[in-house]
Amino acid sequence: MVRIADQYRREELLDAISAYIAKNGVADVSLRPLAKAVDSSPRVLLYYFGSKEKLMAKAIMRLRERQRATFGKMRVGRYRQPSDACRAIWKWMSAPESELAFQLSLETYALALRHPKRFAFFLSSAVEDWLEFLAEPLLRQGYSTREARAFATVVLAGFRGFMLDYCASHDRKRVDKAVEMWLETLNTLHPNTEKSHGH
Amino acid sequence: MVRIADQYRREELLDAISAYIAKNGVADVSLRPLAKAVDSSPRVLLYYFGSKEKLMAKAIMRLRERQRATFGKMRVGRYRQPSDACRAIWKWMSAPESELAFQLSLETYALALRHPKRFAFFLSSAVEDWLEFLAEPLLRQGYSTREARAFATVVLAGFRGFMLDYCASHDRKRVDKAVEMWLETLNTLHPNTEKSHGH
DNA sequence: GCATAACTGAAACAACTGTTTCAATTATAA
DNA sequence: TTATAATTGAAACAGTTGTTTCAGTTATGC
Repeated sequence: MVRIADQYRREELLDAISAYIAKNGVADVSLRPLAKAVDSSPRVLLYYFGSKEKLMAKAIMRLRERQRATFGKMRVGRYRQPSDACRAIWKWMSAPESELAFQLSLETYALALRHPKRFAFFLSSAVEDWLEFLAEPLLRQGYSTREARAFATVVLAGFRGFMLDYCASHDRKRVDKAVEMWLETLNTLHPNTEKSHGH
Repeated sequence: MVRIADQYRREELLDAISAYIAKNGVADVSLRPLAKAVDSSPRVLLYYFGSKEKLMAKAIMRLRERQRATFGKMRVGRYRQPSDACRAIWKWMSAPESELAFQLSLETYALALRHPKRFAFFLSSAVEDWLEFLAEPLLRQGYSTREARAFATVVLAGFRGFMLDYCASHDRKRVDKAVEMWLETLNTLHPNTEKSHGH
């Protein structure tokens, strides 16, 4: 027997917990302050989620889904040039509202690398989700899976690297200029016509 | 009055602490296990370093210096093409021995972004150190500071992004292929001849 | 209405946190 | 050697941690 209203409560709690984590980070979460913030009690949180570890996993997964849904709406396929799509993505990524989200994913990333077993669910999708998203328009254009994924890898690495720089330095001018330089090179990058496999 | 032998001990401790942190990360360090690992006591650590926070700051700085000394030896200026220098750096960065160092810097990076005040000393050098290192050979070749730094920004972002990918996925084939594609574009990137500042 | 199961508040648990107190030990300068 | 200051061990302090126990409340199926 499971009370219907209580299942709602569980989802409600998960949302509140995710919001709390998005604001406060994943590293220093402890049950009592968290419970107070989401208007509950440690006892109830453990009742619903079993343990703090499971609770964190669920909250992180929810945040990941949210973020995926957000950037899934971008429809990058409509751009002519790869660089135009990437420029749009970069504009969205580097907006002030997104900075906290990147911080959070970075924190989770670091945590996951340190505890690969516990965060296997995160690590596996940390790259793959974005790769699929970025490679999909290329696949439509007829690129092979291998080539599209390699291209997407370059793009993803660039985004993340530039975000690391920008979040630490907040040097808009330098980073934006660098991104612009980088975007131009993306157009010269034609995965399907590349002939190098040596050096 | 300061005992001479004890100052040696302090440096010795700092080395041992740094090694411990390099192995165990910065997030979950606590005094008692740390003290035991470095063959000391919480009392002595606090006596020498004042507080745990100051101790961590000192240890992180020491690790940063070590890493800087390591990659300072690379002499990237000797390569003809930027891509050749970057290929050498990538080979060194992505070696198994370096993976833990990257993990550590990522963890510190995340921590520093969450506590910018406390880790200001880290954030300021997190980008700048690498930028100087990467831009220096370009400055020798006559590039302007602005252009050299923008170019170095692109390169640094790439390295870090690819490392993020590789550490999570361990997909050597895909990442190495992507790096190779990316390296080729670097040669087409001539900061001093670029004419784009519009579209 | 009643039995039964789902839920929850208060308190306790044992372990751990950074830091301090205080007394003892050690090395140095005289 | 002795006075003085630097260093250290043991224990306590006050706080936090995740989790459990137990009793009490609440809603549900009959």
